Amino acid sequence: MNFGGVTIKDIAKELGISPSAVSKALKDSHEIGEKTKALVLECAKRLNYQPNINAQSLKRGNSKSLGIVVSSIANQFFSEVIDGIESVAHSRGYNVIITQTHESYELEMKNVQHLTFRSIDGLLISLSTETQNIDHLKQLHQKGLPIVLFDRVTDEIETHKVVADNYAGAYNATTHLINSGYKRIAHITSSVNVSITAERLKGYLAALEQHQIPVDESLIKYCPHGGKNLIEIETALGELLYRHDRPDAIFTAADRITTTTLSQLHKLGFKIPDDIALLGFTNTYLAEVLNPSLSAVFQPGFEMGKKATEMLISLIESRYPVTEFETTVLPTEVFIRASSQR
Amino acid sequence: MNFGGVTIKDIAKELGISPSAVSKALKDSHEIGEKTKALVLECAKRLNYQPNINAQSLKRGNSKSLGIVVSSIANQFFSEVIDGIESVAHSRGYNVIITQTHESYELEMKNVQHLTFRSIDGLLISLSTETQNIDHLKQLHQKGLPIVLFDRVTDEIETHKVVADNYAGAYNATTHLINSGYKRIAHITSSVNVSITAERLKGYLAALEQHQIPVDESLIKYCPHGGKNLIEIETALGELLYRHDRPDAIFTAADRITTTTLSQLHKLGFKIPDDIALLGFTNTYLAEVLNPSLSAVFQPGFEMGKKATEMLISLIESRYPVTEFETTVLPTEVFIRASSQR
DNA sequence: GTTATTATTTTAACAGTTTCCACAAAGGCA
DNA sequence: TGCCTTTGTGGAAACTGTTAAAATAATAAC
Repeated sequence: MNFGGVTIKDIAKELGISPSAVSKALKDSHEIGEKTKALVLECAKRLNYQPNINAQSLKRGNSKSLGIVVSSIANQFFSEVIDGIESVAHSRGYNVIITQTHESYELEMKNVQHLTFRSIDGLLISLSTETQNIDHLKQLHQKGLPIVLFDRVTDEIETHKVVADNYAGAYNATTHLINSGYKRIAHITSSVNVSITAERLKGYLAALEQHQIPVDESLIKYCPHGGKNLIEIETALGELLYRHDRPDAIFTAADRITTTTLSQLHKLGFKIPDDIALLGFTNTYLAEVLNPSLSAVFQPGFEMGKKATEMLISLIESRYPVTEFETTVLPTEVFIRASSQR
Repeated sequence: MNFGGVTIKDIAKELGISPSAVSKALKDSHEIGEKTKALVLECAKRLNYQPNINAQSLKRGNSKSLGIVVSSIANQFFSEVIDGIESVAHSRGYNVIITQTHESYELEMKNVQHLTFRSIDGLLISLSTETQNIDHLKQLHQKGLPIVLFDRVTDEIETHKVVADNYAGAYNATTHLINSGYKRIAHITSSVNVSITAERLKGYLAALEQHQIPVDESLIKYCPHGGKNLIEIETALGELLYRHDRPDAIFTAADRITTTTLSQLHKLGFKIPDDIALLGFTNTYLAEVLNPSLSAVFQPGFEMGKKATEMLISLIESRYPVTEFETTVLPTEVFIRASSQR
């Protein structure tokens, strides 16, 4: 715990003054004389005084920690987001408690409960693919817990949100495939529940429409668990690849789906991009050295984490109840590499 | 903070008993009758009582949180370790505060200070590549802070440690290269400061010696920042590749170095494994789909995190001062793929 | 000598835990 | 039967370290 264990009382005793005088001196209160302040500061440094955070939190009624819920930190995108979150949180004196849902609704609820049990000042959450009912969040939000949603958001909670421009990412990616001469473009995406699925689907459809390519519903495949289970992707690919009018390109809508599709295509012996092109959302820094180098839609994870945390802290520290909420949309970027060019 | 804000006093008032009776009932003390206990439990559930962690911690003198110091969570290996840490920590009622050094000694010290300021019950740390002086840890350790070292450890602190079998990993990897017919095997490794560098180097040298291959010191290159700076690797490769007796294989000793070497070889136009073979330490799950598929030494990150956390919690919760320390060595595994076979 | 002003102390509070004590019922013993 | 001890249950108060409000003391100004 607090090693050294020097308290405000020790300083008070040492200097022969009252503990509250020490407390006030340490926070540079105007009601303490300059010489006393100097004495206290010197003594605190000498004894290596460290304030007891728990006592402060108990007294102040806050905890200076933020809860985070993501699907998996081993996902490159989310680890970038967390990196961004921590960079802001630490500099503002907040701590961060990270939890993972592994795309499970049940775990999401458990994690949220764990976080409230540990008493957090605010919550940063990206919903799991399984989540359809968000009463667990609504309740907390109504009780006054500041929440910022990022990446996978919902309209049902009115608060600040940060998302990537999924529509533009998908639209640009699909347009690129069309311009590269691909005609039958399949789309493997995540669960229908999550916001990003709908947005990316919209971008995909808009690009097709713009180029007068008829939509073939059978080319759109959903993975209820965001590609977490291999079988989802195997099934989707099985249904796409072994038919007479096989698609000539695949646009994947999630990190895990993209990389798993790549490795499955390898395994099944399909040549990319000659047999079939591949372009997908992913943040892996290895895209350049994949086989073939992988065309990818990149999301600014670090910036998303930073922005979301700034918003959350502003909610927490606001003196007046906040009623105006904003949704920040960060740009996505499409990197064209070998996997999508014949 | 604690939303709902039901306290032990509210329950006491509701039932017309004393707060201390409620406290005792909630922790199933023998000095409270069964009917009273049942009433308290029912009432607590009904009012949705959540104990205030800060008050508990203040009284008990602990914080139920663990500090973690790693170089970067975006590194696949460390995110697996953290995954393992969290799985154990949460199930044992602990929280986790994650900090990153980005391989900087200064940041390592700052992080450790931040963690003690936030008052942690124990510390899990993998040293940064820059770190040579570990007085900041020694001091805390002497004051009684339980510490478990993992991955990059030091002999200067006597405590529990968890490492991968770096020697065997390097030995087996190098042996495989030799058996595949490679004669001039270069070694690009991390900073000389860190333990894993020495162990992996030893394994590499032992394999060479075993096969009567003379050691060429000029084929061993160090990256002081573990490959964090591109220039380090560019320099190393420049010195290795453009000479008349160019090596025919490279054994890389760190995740970042391995992947960056791969991408640099691409960029410079070297064919792998025909011009030069590559095999290295990395935990990326994309190894199979890299170009070429990458032979790799894998470390059990998740298990390392789990084991380290179990050790740390046992230190924290031990009633007697622990004097017998153990170092757990987890097996590494070499996966042979295309990049190391002609 | 009274009023301001400034400096410092006292007290209480945050929420929960723990030690010590009170009280009743029950049992043991002469 | 009366007295003492034990056992079971519960309460009062002190304590964790810090802080804010109220109270008081010291000093300065008029």
